[in-house]
Amino acid sequence: MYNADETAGAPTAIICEKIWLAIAERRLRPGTRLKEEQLAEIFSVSRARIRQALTALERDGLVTIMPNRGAFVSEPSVDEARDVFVTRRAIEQRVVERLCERATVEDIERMRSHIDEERIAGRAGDLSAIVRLSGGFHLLLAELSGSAFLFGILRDLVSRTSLITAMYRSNHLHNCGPDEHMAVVDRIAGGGGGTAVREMAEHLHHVEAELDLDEEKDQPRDLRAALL
Amino acid sequence: MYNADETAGAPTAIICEKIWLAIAERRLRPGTRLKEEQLAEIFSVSRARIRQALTALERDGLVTIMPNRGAFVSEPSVDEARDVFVTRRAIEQRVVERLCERATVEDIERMRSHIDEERIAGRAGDLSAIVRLSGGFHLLLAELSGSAFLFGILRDLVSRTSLITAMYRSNHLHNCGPDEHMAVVDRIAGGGGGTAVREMAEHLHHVEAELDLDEEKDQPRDLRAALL
DNA sequence: GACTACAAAATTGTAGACAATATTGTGTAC
DNA sequence: GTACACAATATTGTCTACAATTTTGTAGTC
Repeated sequence: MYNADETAGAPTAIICEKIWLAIAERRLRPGTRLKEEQLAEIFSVSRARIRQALTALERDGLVTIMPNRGAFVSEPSVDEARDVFVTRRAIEQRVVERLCERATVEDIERMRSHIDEERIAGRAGDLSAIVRLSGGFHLLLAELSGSAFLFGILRDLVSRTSLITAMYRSNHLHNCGPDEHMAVVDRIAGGGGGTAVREMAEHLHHVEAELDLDEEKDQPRDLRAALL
Repeated sequence: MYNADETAGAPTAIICEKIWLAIAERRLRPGTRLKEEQLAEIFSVSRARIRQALTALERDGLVTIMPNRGAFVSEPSVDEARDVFVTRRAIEQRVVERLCERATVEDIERMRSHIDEERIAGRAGDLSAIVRLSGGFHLLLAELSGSAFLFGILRDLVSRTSLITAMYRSNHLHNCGPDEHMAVVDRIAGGGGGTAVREMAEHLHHVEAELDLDEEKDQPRDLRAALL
């Protein structure tokens, strides 16, 4: 509903979804080359459709297309990763502020039931669902905030976060735990605007802190900088 | 540099730019149908390239593509217009905050010289330049803020603002005046974080207030709602 | 023996042709 | 005279073939 294109029949969206999931689940590592013909054969579609999917993924920041060179799974730098979190904090602060003003009891109920799903997926060890739902929680909040643009922006940022998490995560894959989500919802339900905003900021800091962003893991894109 | 794709040779970006400018300058009114073959003939390019441009413009919110129906210049509703300003205030608040912390004297100088260009274009009555530069000021600030994502988001929002301004502006086309821009820059140069943020918020409120967003000008998309 | 220039292979970019779909106009039946 | 069904037209969506570009391998020369 809020993590994919609404038109389920759109074949290009399905391909994007599958590639996105493969990246988020680390089956497709950053830097992997994505040959068009190869993908066309895998998905049994024409190359033109693959091109559509790749350009869509490029605008989401998941793949990088170099003219006449081909498409690769993006390799966000440490700086870019931090930038994503900076921006997320700015956006989600406003989302939570708006939710504190306008969230109905039904909205709160939707948040809680979403977290229930997260817990179920977590217990079942369904990695695919965990990845989808943990990002989906933040998107649900944005959706309920009533601002289509905040939602759209966060959609982009969450996609990029999936890639960043896949690239820089340390050993524990404590993927955006349900407990902290529940804490945020409780504060929103309580109505205390300031505390809810702070809870969310803290949560995002935790997610960022769990990544290996401190180390100089930043792999240079061009060999020149790496070897000279 | 910051309002178009960096690759000047990219033909599809040029087409997007021209269509965008035509919309921002009101030569292309909201709701206008954009037939692919027609555009292909006008720009002397293949229809495939026009399709690329249209999909790019769709993701910028400037055109709306209805499946099997064609592309139209978007007609943002009053709600969507207000939403754009809500989001801009959120983004630009953070941009100004960051600028107050990190802006160098050279950055300030670039802002001031940009405003000079705005004034020159204003005196010359160069509508095309006025439109480009007034949005460009905000994008310059975002660029200097050092966050590529805040910049990218604002790029989208500024495009949409151009369309909204073209659609809902009242008589006076006081297009985001240079004087208010200079006031913001002065506050940033002064270092007072809070006042600069407030100045920018006020400026954006002024721009929004000059539009005819209060009236129920919201033209319904489907005839059913209009006639029943 | 190493470096440069050239050629071949592979891959992306582009364009044109064909198929599917929606809209509009026309005819016929009631 | 009106309403419904059908056909014609126009426009979008998709696929396949061709051209341009880059990369890699090879041969020739210093």
